[in-house]
Amino acid sequence: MARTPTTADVFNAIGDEHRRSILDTIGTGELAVGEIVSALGFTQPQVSKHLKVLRDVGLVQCSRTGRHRHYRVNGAGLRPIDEWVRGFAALWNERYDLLDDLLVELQHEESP
Amino acid sequence: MARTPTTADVFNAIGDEHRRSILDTIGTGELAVGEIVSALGFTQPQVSKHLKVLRDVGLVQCSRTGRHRHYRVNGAGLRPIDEWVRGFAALWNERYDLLDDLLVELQHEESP
DNA sequence: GCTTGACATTCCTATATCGGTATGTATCAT
DNA sequence: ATGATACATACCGATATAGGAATGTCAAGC
Repeated sequence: MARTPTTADVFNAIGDEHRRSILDTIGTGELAVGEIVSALGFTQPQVSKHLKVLRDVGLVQCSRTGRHRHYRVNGAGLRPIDEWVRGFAALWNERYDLLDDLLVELQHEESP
Repeated sequence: MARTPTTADVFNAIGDEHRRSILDTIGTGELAVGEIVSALGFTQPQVSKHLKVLRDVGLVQCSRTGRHRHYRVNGAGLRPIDEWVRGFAALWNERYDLLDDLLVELQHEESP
């Protein structure tokens, strides 16, 4: 068989370095496509296609204003990755157990 | 041009679902290749090749015992992912600021 | 020695994906 | 209406990759 599909999978979406650059560039704010293009020096179709992948996996959200489209990062989409990685956190830092405890507390606070 | 290379990149190494399964299966212990094969039902070359990728990016370590090779997860290899994802943590949970504070404290404790 | 067992590696094929170029689609300005 | 701007999409070619099958390597047992 062939290579496994990557799109429609959050883990693979962030596997591409260009896509991570786009997310880093957007950061905590909102950016139009053209702003991302000029910030990173990628071509416009290249950015648009990566944004489509990120949209499909739910890592970015888009809002239209006139003929501009502003993208922002949907941090919740990264939670599956965070949770999976944190499953191994004990392997690189035993003190993370403290963080785990705090995490559990916070989660209980949020979902009463 | 063509598709960008994925191997030799931690982010892309965990993009493959099979590789994540292998890491999950090894967990916090040590497993021989044959044990992974029978646990997951993959073919032996398939597992060996995925393990090679994981070795190349430093996500697993191997120790030989007779003709067996035991693999264990090198959690430190996941730190880059954790750090990158945590950069967006504030976007999905503002309470994570508390965790960030604690993290900084812990890091200061470790590197005096 | 030879054989068996446990893995690694090589060769091969199919295909999903990436980037480039060109084109399509709206929206705004005149 | 015409043109320009902002972005999305379609089409194309190149290639890295995943999986399968076969083979290689090395240790242990006889």
